[in-house]
Amino acid sequence: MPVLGRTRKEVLTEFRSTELLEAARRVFGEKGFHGATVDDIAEAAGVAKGTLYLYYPSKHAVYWAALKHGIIALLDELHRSMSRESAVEGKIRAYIRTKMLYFEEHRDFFRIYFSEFGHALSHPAEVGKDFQDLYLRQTKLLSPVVAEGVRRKVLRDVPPKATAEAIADVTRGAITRRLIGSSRGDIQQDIDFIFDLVWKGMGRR
Amino acid sequence: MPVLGRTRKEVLTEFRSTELLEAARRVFGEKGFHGATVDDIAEAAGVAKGTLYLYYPSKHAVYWAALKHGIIALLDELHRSMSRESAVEGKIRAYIRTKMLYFEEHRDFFRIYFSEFGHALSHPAEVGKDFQDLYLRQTKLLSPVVAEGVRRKVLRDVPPKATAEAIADVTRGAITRRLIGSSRGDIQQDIDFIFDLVWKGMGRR
Amino acid sequence: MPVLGRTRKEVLTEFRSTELLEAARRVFGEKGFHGATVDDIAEAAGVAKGTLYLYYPSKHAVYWAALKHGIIALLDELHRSMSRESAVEGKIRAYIRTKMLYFEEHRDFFRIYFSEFGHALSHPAEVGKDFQDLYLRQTKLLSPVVAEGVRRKVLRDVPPKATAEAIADVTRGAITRRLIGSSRGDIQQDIDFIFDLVWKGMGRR
Amino acid sequence: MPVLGRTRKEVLTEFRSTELLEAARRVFGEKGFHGATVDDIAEAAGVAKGTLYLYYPSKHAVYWAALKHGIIALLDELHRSMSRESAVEGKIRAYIRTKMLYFEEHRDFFRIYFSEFGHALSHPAEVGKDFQDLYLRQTKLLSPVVAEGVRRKVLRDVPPKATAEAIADVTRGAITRRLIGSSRGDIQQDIDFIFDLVWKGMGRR
DNA sequence: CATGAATGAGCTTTCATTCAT
DNA sequence: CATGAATGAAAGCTCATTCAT
Repeated sequence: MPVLGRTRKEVLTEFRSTELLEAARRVFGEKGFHGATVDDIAEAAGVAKGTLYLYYPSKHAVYWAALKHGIIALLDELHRSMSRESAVEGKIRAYIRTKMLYFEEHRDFFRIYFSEFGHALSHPAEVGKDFQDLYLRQTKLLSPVVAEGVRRKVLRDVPPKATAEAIADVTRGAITRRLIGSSRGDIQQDIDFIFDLVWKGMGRR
Repeated sequence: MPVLGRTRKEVLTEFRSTELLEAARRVFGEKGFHGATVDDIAEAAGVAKGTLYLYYPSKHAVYWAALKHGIIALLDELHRSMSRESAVEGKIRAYIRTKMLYFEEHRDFFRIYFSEFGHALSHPAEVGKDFQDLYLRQTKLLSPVVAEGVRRKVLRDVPPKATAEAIADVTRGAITRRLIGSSRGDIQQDIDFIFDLVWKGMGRR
Repeated sequence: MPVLGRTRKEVLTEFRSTELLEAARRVFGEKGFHGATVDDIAEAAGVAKGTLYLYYPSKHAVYWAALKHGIIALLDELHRSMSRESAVEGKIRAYIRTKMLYFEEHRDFFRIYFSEFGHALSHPAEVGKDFQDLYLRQTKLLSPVVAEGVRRKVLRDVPPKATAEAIADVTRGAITRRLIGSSRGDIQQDIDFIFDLVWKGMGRR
Repeated sequence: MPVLGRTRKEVLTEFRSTELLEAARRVFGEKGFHGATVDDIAEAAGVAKGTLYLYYPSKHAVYWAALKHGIIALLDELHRSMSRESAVEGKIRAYIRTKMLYFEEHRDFFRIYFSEFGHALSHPAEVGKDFQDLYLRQTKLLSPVVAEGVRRKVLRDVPPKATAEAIADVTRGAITRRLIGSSRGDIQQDIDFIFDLVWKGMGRR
């Protein structure tokens, strides 16, 4: 009997899926793709191994789903926090801040996210569209902001896409260093520094 | 009979070692650590599996050796090219250019190099000193240059270490994009853009 | 649905365990620990290799389980047959007879049992407690009988432990010779001879 | 140029052989047949692995040679010490004593010797004649003595062969216990006890 | 004779996936 | 839908043996 446009079954199914995905994220984040076994994930999710295969066709599929799930959540948060700002400067700051905070809270997910670049490097074909699309959507949140800044003469005439990518790179680098443990300072300082560097450059004047 | 201070045996041994390392770099770069089998590497090197174990005690050891070998070669090139420049600006440009060109030529190695960050994220303890030391040596090539720039008032008062790391991040990001195939422009343009962005910043004036 | 206090699953599990142990005894007995492969055992048990590892964590564990299982069965039989006798003489005869018959019926097990002494000689520490305990329990079945005989003046004043060990030694030797094939006479004769020798000695009067 | 009936080469060859055999005995005794590698033996003998194969066609052959060498040495000592005694009692005592002392001094060899029984049990065909012959020669040293004792009415009418074997069994058992470490008393006591038990029996009168 | 680098068959163990219950 | 016992391909590593030097 459909309730609110969804059958009871669909609700249950989605519940299970989410449960599994969260377990997967936790386990993959902790042990990496190869270090994690399907048993680990099933156990972490509190289901039997066979059950997992009712929802996903393979270990890889679970991995992808967890990755996608996390990226989409990140994109949502980015979108939300950037929308709250009206100025270019505010939006860029919001991007950097939100990304850093998101990964600071979901360290295990960052490991998956980051590893996937490695994977993508080795198997560009396989990963192909799916991951690249998701990855590009991040840049697409930022580059229009840069473009707008250029148009409004708030920024000098920088290429929007490359600039957006660079901002993403520095942010990701800072997060990596924090998670690896080689940097432990105040997070706000990191955010300020990144923004400051990209905004003003290192050169004098 | 020793010739030029080296016995025939030593020459052979070194030849094998190099052969193995090159094969390892090729195979690991293509398939990743877990995707590559010891057989793959041995075959790529043109030796039997057992032979590989005469030179390295484990698959991991081969991996590390290939990684180390590549990083050290990169460090050497960075050191050489930066030394040829006297000005701060020239040294920073040299860093970016050399790194991009090195990885452009050793794409398979970049994949290993990059993946290791993923590994380091999942197993910070294991990787520990060895990789971090090597990684830090890169930053240590750049941060003194930044510090010098600050001292000489060529640069504004930026924190040298964080700035050096940021430059490395943007450079690595650009390389990644090139290798993944999402960016294919002229390499010189990438170099110029990166330098320009960090040097002048994106903000007007 | 539990029947007679056992679920279907438990029955199956026990069946598998027994099946595996019997196969292991057969194969180890035939080929020795090193000569037997895990594949051999799995095949003999009619299961896949992986299945074996669901029940035992390693090849060694299977070996130990088979060894233990056999020794305990022997101890049980020894205990039972000796209990049926009341006189010291009867108990000692029962010990010799039961042991010889047991190994005559479980030749493959004797090979495992015997080999383990060899193992124990090379690796006293490893084998250590587990095997020694089990081995000692045999002596402990016999030495109190000897002690009782001494107390009751049925026997002369011999040291019980050493005497019990000696009886075990001669019995084991006779079994070995039968299994190696260098002795094939009537088993009852062997039993009688052994008992006669230790009981009366070889000396005249 | 033959010297004393032997060429220089033969002397050298024998020297090597002995050296190898002693190393083999040491290593096999310590690690067992499977635990010892050909490398271990070669290293212990101070030669290269290939050299070992110039003298023996296989690892097994080395093992057999070491075993044979040790048994023959033991047989020699048994023969010598028993010859020095004229009485039946003395000869039997000499047998027990010599065997125990020999193995006490060549513990590593005893491990090989003992293990071989295990091997013989598993592969009666393979071991076949060679080992059985050598083993039988021990019994053949003792059984004529028993037979003589019976003839001279020093002993009661016991079957010489079986009796000789039993004496060997008890002796071997005592040695095993000493080497395994479960018995550490005075060696002379062990010898006396064994002789006493077999000679007088355990029964009263 | 002596060497030891090279070989590759063979071993134990793991784990993603299936399927009868 | 859910389970988890069973599977067997695949992997890393060892080591007896060979053979060019």
